[in-house]
Amino acid sequence: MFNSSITADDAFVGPIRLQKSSRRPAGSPESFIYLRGAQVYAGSFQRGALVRIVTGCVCLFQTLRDGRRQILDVLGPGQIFGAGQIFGAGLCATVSLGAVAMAETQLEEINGEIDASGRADILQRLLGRSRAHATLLGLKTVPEKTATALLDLATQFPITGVDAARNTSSFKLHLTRADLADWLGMTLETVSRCLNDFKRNGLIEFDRPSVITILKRDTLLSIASGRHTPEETKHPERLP
Amino acid sequence: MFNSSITADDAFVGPIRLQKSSRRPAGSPESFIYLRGAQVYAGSFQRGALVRIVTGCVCLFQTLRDGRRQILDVLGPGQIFGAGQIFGAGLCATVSLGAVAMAETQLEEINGEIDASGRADILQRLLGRSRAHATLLGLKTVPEKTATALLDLATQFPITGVDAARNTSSFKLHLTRADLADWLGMTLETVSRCLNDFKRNGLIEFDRPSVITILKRDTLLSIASGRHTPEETKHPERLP
DNA sequence: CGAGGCTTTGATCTATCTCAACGTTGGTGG
DNA sequence: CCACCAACGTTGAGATAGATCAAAGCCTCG
Repeated sequence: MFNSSITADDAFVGPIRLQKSSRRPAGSPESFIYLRGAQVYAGSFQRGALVRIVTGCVCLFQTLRDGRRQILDVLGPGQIFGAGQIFGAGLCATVSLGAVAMAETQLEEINGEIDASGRADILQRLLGRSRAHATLLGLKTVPEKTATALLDLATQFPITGVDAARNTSSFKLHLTRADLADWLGMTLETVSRCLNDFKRNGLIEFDRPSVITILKRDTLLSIASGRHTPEETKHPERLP
Repeated sequence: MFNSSITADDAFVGPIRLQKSSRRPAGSPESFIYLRGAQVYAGSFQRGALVRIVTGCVCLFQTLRDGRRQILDVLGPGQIFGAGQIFGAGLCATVSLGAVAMAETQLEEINGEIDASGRADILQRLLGRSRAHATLLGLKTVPEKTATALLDLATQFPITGVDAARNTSSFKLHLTRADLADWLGMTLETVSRCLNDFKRNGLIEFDRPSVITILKRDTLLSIASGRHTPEETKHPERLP
């Protein structure tokens, strides 16, 4: 209940780790490079700015007074979010919102090209994701949560040009087990156990912990949506 | 994990329980009266319609295939939400979104008066609430969740004209214990226990279960935001 | 004033957290 | 190029918050 692998403090040490891109192509929209762990400042952007992720990965998160963190969303290339004042309060204003890069990440500000109606569309997408996430947190079990997360991440961070033959797909996991835990409302140990259960049951595969291959997408889908009694969900029984 | 006090099916039985208001004042915007338990149909409104709650209470919820329900938000008078197409999909499209009236509720369609920018503002408010709710579900404890909910509901459903003298406030609780449970990601028994713990510790007061008086707002606030070690949070020890 | 639906309370159970130890890996400097 | 270190990951055993099961009370509305 207190996983702090997002070392937000690092990003506050100074401007060194938070760099405006020096390699921005001339004439393109204002663009920034963030290193892994760097906090995306609301202050870096215009009030109400919208930002598009060009490459990399950003986590939006909220923090309670006592340091507990909830990751609210994990966004990949192409996703747009509000970096300026779109950090709203909610049910109870005792929370603060932030964003961190989970990998080397390129962001570009896109205010000019988006009108109010486009802005509403973006907010609506984020709202849909947020609601699905709330449902996940409120009533899904550990395997259901994990399967849901894997499917979402596989869509957002595919590693292309592999295994087209077998019906599998791989993706880059930019989050640590602790980050996943903070996202899914569980502990890092439970995340690890569940991933390894999936692995032992042949649903996924991984050598290094940050590249995951999905072997049985259909099964994961059915676990994710709550149909499913079977064994993929359980620890295999110990042999006598 | 399977509280089904929202009898959504009722609303589908026929048009009887879902009534367009026959008592709409002439010249005012299109207005509808829903009875308690009636489902708010996307189909009743224009595509992309926005709806304002005039009086009453509406719960937005999502359902998993197997019937588990997550209440995503509880909205009171003055709140605006999307009744038409603003029912988006999210992380994993295996969820469906709906809305029910939790009391006799008057809604009015307000499309004309809201432009794209106003729409963005509304979505942003809902997004803020949704994110705070995700944080609640993901990392708050039972007393923290309950305190947060009480404070939100007290703001939205105040019963005026009482207890101005003592620094207390009362509100109408339109939700059952089971509804609260579905909202806060816990069980109805746990909700009941926590409310009665608060009552025994003098934080709140209630005779009939649906009218609650807040006696110690500050303490609730500090519980809600996660500061707080003290005893209000715990069952009182059994006496020897 | 009776029935059905809420609510409360108690006793038990269990999924998940906690605590702890050990294994892996990738980056750094010798 | 290799050895070491710190951060990350895995695994086990035990503890616990909250769920589940069960049984009364109590409103409230017809």
